[in-house]
Amino acid sequence: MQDPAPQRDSYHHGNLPQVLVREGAKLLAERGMGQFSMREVARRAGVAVAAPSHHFGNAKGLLTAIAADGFARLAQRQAKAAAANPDPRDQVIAMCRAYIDLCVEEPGPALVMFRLELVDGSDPQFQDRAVHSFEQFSRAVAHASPPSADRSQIDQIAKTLWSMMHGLQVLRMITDDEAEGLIRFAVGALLAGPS
Amino acid sequence: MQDPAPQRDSYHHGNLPQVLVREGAKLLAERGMGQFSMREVARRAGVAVAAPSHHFGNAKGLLTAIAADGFARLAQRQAKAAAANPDPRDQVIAMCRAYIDLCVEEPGPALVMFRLELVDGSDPQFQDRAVHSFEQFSRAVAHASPPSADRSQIDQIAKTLWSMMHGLQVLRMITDDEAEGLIRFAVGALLAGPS
DNA sequence: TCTCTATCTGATCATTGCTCAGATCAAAAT
DNA sequence: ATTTTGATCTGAGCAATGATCAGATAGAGA
Repeated sequence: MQDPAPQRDSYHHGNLPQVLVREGAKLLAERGMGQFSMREVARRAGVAVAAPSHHFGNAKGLLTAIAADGFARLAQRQAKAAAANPDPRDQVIAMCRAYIDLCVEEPGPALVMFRLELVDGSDPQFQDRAVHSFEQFSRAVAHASPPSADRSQIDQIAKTLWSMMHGLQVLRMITDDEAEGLIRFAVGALLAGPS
Repeated sequence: MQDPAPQRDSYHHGNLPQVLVREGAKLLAERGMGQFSMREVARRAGVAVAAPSHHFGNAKGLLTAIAADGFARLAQRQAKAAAANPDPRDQVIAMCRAYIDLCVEEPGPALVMFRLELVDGSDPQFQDRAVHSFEQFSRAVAHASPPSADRSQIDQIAKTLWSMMHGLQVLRMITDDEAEGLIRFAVGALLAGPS
């Protein structure tokens, strides 16, 4: 919540990596991936164009850090959504909504989190955080599933919902209002299983 | 199916636009969107770097044409899938598979078809073909839905499946083998609706 | 105080998208 | 048959980008 403050107090920046991640996310939110550039991020951070490369290696490195940060925020939102709902099924629905909310409120990270060509999937921190957020969701699905459901079926439901959430957002097939109804319908149907 | 043949017979190319779309799709398939470049497409077509701009305006124009072509091919595959299956539910399942098959067998167009930032969504041909392929799918869902299902529910099922298909593919959450089972499960559950 | 090392600068290089004047050619008009 | 017209393509040029590298700077430890 609190800003780390130091924007530039001396030759050394203080915490350039954090600032670059933040400015990068802001730039993504403002202009989208098409207009994203390392140089512009450096400019906004008030630093030489080559500085970011020192910390992140290349553009993919910075985007990976932004995406990893996004997954951490998603996990936070998911946890909060789960905590606010006692009923297991409501938890799943709320966690789906948490992802949509993330996309709306923090569009920067959301634009790169699931773009496997843009990020370095082998980065440990990225991997950890991505896996963690999905497993958190998967556990909620397991909780909400009927006792008759086995491991593979739970896995199918989680993957279907996870994919659906992403697809809905990227294809822009629904407005924010419709989202609630569609999520409730899909969660209900998938948890119930085929007739 | 048949190649239009003329690769270069004179100063005028013959059918540069078609060749550019084809070479562009091939380049996308080989190197992905990250390494895609207008200049490389021009090079492969054996033409000056400025030639593509004359036909497509800019990079987005060419990508839009590639995507539009992809939607036409998808519609073809969907129609064939439907024709091969008498049972309505099997038709829906086969049409879902048709999309996955497209992504595997023609990865070039698939990489841009659903990327709204990369293409010009207002292009009439692109719009027509995209809408047509979705409506074809939507009609199949309507056919397979129980009589009790109303228009809005059918719409929800179609959108959910359409989004899921895209999400599954882009997130690479399933192997080709798992796809069949997962699709059958999702289609069955969604058509049945919440318990 | 001196040394060491991470951090950051400034410049360079190859590549890209886009633009524009002009060359080339096919087809219509005369 | 000749001219004109207009679409197609060329070649050069411009601004911007990602990446790299030697070197400047300063904080941290000896």
